[in-house]
Amino acid sequence: MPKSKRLMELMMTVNRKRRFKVQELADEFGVSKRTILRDLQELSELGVPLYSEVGPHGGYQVLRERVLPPIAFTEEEAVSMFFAVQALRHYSSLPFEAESASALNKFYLHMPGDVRDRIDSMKNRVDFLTPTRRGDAPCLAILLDAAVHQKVLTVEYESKEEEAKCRQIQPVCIYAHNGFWYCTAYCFLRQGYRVFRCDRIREAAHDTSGTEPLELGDIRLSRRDAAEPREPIRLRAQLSRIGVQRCEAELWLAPMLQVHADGSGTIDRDVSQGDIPFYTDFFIGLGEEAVLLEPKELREAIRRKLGEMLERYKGI
Amino acid sequence: MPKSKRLMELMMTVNRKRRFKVQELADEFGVSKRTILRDLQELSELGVPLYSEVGPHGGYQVLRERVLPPIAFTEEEAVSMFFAVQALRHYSSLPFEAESASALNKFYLHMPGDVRDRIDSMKNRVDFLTPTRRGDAPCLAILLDAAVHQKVLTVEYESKEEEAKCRQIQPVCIYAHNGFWYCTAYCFLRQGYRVFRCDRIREAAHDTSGTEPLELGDIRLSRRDAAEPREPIRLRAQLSRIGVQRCEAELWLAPMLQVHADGSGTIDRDVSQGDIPFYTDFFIGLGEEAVLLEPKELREAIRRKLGEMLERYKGI
DNA sequence: CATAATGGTGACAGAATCTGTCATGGACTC
DNA sequence: GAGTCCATGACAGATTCTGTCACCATTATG
Repeated sequence: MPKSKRLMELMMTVNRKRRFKVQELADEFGVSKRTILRDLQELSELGVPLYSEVGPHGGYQVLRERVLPPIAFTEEEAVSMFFAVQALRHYSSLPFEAESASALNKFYLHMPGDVRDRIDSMKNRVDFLTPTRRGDAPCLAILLDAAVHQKVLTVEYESKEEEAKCRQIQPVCIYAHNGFWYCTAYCFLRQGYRVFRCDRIREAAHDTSGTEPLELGDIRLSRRDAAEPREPIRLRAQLSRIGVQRCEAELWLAPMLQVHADGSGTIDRDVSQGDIPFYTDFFIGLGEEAVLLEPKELREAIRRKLGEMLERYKGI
Repeated sequence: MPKSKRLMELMMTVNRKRRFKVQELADEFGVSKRTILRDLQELSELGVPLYSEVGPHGGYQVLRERVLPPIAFTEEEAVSMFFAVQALRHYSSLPFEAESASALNKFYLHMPGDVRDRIDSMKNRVDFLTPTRRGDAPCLAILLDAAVHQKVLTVEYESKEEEAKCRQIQPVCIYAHNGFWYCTAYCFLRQGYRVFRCDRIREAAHDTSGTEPLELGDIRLSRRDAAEPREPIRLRAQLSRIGVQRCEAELWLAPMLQVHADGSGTIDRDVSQGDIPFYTDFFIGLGEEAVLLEPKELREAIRRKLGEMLERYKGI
């Protein structure tokens, strides 16, 4: 086997079995130990982070950052990666920020000048707008890690109403919406699923109290949808065409929305009694684009609030 | 020079000068023509799309898709690329969609199984929500290309009011906002900058009428900010803490918002008379979180609308 | 402390690969 | 037809790679 091929395969092998002995590889590749040693040194020079310990139970290890075998990308593929990362520039405190920067840097370094120019000018020509918020969410990375590996975290959460409070949570998924990051998680304190706003999580650390993670297998991205309304109450409303368009922008609403052929629509769904204040504001915001049919409690609340507002706009 | 190094450098050289002769390279690298020929064949086997023509004025060429020299990425870098592309999955008809898919595929193929699992599970755990809209924008790619290279396009645009109409435009920048794609461009028909919604552009093609592109050098991402209000009228309002938070979500509002130390805020800005209907809805939506002080026309409009709504919620 | 396991280095001859040269040929332009 | 340019094969000589061996250093284990 020509040396170059062997080096490639070696890199793959080495990355797969992260601990190994020289003799092992020598047998596997049918070459001498000396050759493997020389090869490993070359890999090392090529950037594979190898570490070795001598003595019994010693051997080689690949340190964290495992390296993929070199891949040849086309120019367009590289540009598309720039495009994707560029799209995220308005998100602050993203996980993988450093990594994607260093990946892009590798691409950039290997590009001929004309493509660099193209990238640079693209940066000024394309943008993805997202409302930028104050709150940083420093613990996104740890939340994401916990969600992926289903670990329990101890977090200090400052909810709207209360002071900061410690709780154990097991994150299920993380999502960005309208400029904020949210984390759906099982809350061991409340014994149920809750949505946390990530910028309100002051601290997050792996749980040390030994709480066992639950088996949440198939919940995944299903968010608050899973939560069954408590004290359910039927909500029915008709929407004009414009009303439908506005509701489609609200993700939480989309699933309960039925759109008719002419573009108008209907909402018909059980909701929690406790959410009435929320729906009050929402339907007032929709103005004449929505007609609320049920429940009468909500109609009553809307009427009362409209009255109050009208009162405040009385004087010219 | 060891062969492996030479191959790398050859790949770079070959990508830089896209046309070349064997003799040329032989001189440059100080090896014989025969060797270069052998090397070129190897490059070819490695995926570089080389094409040669014999005879005078013949020579080698690198075809379309130029390839970058193989780059070794760390696992984390690869994962970060998946993360970035993942973030865009709710955008339909993106430019570079095919390219980023094929790039991710290359990463995926070279990954050890455990990282694949990690990626797969991340896909279910993280998301970027964006309102998804009906309209596709099939011509994003050509618009982007025109913006980057400052070319003139002939487009068929169906504006809100009118039927589809052909015009020549010179795109300046493309941006996504709230689920829609927009394109700021110089419009030769209207002789000024206009913002087009990309899903309303039915057709786009390179202009053939020979319209010369303008020198728009430094305009770039500046968008509608430039538009001075016509018939300006002063708008003043006070916002509660919650009102401020809600306003910050609105991108167009952020620049006219002043936030006080206690979290409350003020809006004070000249706006167009014609926008009153828009502000009416907006301030009604803010409910008791905003107190509008001026102008009285707007207060009047709000009062009228509140009255109408109240009327509709009269019956229990 | 002796022993065995394991990595690390240098030297050198023989094996394998790579390279230059030469020869030949084909295709194309002028 | 002369000149340019790529394509391929053969082969000897140059270069690089590999295996072997000798020896060292470190460290766990009995």
